[in-house]
Amino acid sequence: MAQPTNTLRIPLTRARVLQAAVALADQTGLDAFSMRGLAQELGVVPMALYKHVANKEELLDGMVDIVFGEMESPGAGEDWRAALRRRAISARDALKRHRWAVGRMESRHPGPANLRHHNATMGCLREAGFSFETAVHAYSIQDAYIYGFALQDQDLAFENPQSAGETAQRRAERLTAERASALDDYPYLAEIATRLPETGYDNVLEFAWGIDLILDGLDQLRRDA
Amino acid sequence: MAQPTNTLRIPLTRARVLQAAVALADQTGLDAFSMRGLAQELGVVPMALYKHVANKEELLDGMVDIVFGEMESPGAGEDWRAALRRRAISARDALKRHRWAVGRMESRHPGPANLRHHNATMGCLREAGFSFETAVHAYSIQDAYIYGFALQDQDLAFENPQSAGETAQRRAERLTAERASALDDYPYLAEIATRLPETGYDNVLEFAWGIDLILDGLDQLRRDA
DNA sequence: CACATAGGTGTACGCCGTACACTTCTCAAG
DNA sequence: CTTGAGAAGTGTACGGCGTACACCTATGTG
Repeated sequence: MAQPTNTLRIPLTRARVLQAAVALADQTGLDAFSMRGLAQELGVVPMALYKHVANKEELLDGMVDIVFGEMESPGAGEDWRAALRRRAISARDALKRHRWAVGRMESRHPGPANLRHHNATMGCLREAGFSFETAVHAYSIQDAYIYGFALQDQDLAFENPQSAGETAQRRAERLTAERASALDDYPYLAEIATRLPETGYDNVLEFAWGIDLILDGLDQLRRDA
Repeated sequence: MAQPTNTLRIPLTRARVLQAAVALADQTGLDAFSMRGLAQELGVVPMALYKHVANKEELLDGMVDIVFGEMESPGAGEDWRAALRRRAISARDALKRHRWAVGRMESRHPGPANLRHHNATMGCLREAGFSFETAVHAYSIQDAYIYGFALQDQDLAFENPQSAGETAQRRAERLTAERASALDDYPYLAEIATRLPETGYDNVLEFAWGIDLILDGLDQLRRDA
């Protein structure tokens, strides 16, 4: 009895736990993600996980570092602007895949991938000729934009053009339902509701537009110095 | 018995619940914030809250709208750039006061203050002469920056210059403790750890630097059009 | 073959959000 | 002043959560 001998039990590993945790959180979202659910997914009793991670917080730290690992870091000798652009876009892609990670990226306990990535990015800026102070500023603005953008499309989450307009319209409708003529009170929101579907909206292009504006600004600064 | 007659029981109100909730969340952070804790703070049994809010999610939506209410909206006729700058800075201030709100600002259920604020901001851009498409982009980049920045100083949270360096140094030390010579592997992080305390670091200036770069970029675009 | 140790288990505790049935308070109509 | 309906507040209970702690079991070394 006990074990059917042919079920070869792959032993749990910290790596295996982290991988499964990322996959599960991707599916269920962070709110529904629980230690118990993860244990079940791994065919194991909840407490078994604690032999491989200290607690849920530390587990999440490890998961976040996996996300950092999926981002492209700037390589040495590459054109700084192209490198930073690629980094930004791959960072957004990773955050899009792992929506739960946004908001935990700046945790108090950075993992190795995190440190590697930060070091490479800062290095790219410094070697491009930015002064230390400016490089810090440049880093700050880029990451703020990346994380903030990810925060935005996490909740809005219209991937295709028309759903953006639908969202705007649904909001307008709810509003109108609550008290009459509300739409007239917010003419510029009304404009968004009506025109956004027409013009089309693409989050990928939106993100690129923003990062390019920022990189333009940084380039200007670098040339002036 | 029962009630000491002189304790005049101010009846619960949705507004009072929301206010107390914001104050409590400010103190304890979002993780420790619970319906039960809030009820206790109000001297009431947990279930009493549900006569005034549908559930915790809806409560949080209401709290977020209070935060939106604390942000300055651009007024009509004001210089667009000054107006947007003031808005951005007051938005960051509000998010600094209410760190739990970051990450919920783009909720699916915007409240009245939210709508008013968005409408006014979009209006400011349109009246400044930005095309509809550009105004949408301009809005997106500003909010992404604001929210992303708030996300960053939420966790890092060094308010005074030297604590920034301390944080960097502590990280470096933990790293070195784990495996020898790790600091040498990350020279650019090492530079941050050593030079940031010297140069001084101020999150308020940092934020202003970024928003100004973005507004410069937008101004350029507007002039070209 | 013995046995230390790492990996997995079972039970239990104190939190959480909230459904549901109840009492109590308030105030307008008779 | 009485009454009775609706609103406000209460009490109990349930299922789920993270995880402490004591226990069992499989594994690889001497």
